[in-house]
Amino acid sequence: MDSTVAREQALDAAERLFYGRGVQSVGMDDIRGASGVSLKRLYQLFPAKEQLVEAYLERRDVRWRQRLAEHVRRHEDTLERLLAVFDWLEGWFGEADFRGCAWINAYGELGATSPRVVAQVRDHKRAFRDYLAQLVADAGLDAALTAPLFLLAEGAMVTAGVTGSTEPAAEARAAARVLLRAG
Amino acid sequence: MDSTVAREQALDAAERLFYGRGVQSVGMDDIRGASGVSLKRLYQLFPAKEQLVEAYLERRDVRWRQRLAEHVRRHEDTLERLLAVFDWLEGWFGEADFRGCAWINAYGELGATSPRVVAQVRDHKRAFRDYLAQLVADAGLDAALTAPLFLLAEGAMVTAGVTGSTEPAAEARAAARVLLRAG
DNA sequence: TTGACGTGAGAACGTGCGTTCTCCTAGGGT
DNA sequence: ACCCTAGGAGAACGCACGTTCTCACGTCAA
Repeated sequence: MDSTVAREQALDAAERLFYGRGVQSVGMDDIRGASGVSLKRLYQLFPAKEQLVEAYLERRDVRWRQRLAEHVRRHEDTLERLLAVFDWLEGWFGEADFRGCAWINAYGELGATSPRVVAQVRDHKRAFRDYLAQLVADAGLDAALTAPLFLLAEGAMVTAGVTGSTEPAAEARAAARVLLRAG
Repeated sequence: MDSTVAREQALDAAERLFYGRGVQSVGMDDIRGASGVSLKRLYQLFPAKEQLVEAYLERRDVRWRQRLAEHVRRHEDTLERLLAVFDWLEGWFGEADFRGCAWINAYGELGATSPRVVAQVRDHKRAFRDYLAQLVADAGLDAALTAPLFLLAEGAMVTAGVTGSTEPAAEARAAARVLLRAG
């Protein structure tokens, strides 16, 4: 089996299991079973579990922001694009396997013990915030609007994760619209 | 040593360690060392670690909401009271040992494996939201304002935890003020 | 054909930790 | 003085899991 294929399969399994059941309750043996990649191979590709976790978060970060940006790009109007962020969140919250924000969860689980995970969470959140800032700038709006929009989105992710409802996305979107008009 | 005293000391140690280092990386032996309560006693008071975790979250929930309410009560004006919530958050974020919201962290760490913890997180968040709803009603405002205020507060907690900054509280407060005027 | 090498399956090893057990000491009632 | 009980210190047990090792097998070069 090709090395890059094995890597992708390992990461597929890692993402499914780590996101679904948490990092600590998933063993390397579970990854092996779910991916079909042998333990020996796994440890060649990722010398320790922590590096598999980092690779999982990194790949998910790229994909997550890509998916969001693709959805936003489908809208022409720059104001609509900002609101489209919350529409996309609603769709995400409604996915069958949705279990909250992977980075917030990782922070809760590993933040106290793994500085590298904390750095990855920070990077991801900063990238998301920068993306919102860009949308705000493109719409010709006051840059100060970025912060509240970001906080509404974060609050919606957390609340949707804990309650299992998609409602927070609509609530955040409604609040965002008020802020956009008032700003 | 009195049984109730031992219980309090155990919970003091549990809260300090669980909140500061996460639940899974703290062993019962660490609790014993930090509390001075012997293992035997610990297991008399809490038949399993999970029950100690539950007791920790429960006691913290009561105290957290008490501290918040006490701060809010110091304000007369009903509108000021709503904004005072965010002032209190800022003070909390600035505490030396602040490491994010204990319940959001617990959800990230144990949410996938412990339904009882999930229920406690939900209960805590619902209680906080209900409290905000009460403040909104007391101020004679539209009940629909509760949701965005709650989301802003949640977003601020998460962001302050991840970034280690108190800034999100001020940002959330500013956004709340805009919403209160616009609503 | 042979031998070096990579690989997979799974055993093995070491450690950490939740939980229980052993043993010993110290009171307190008779 | 003599038990009897509660409690503390810490060893012991069982298990889970990260990581490494063993061994057998297949593959390809010479």
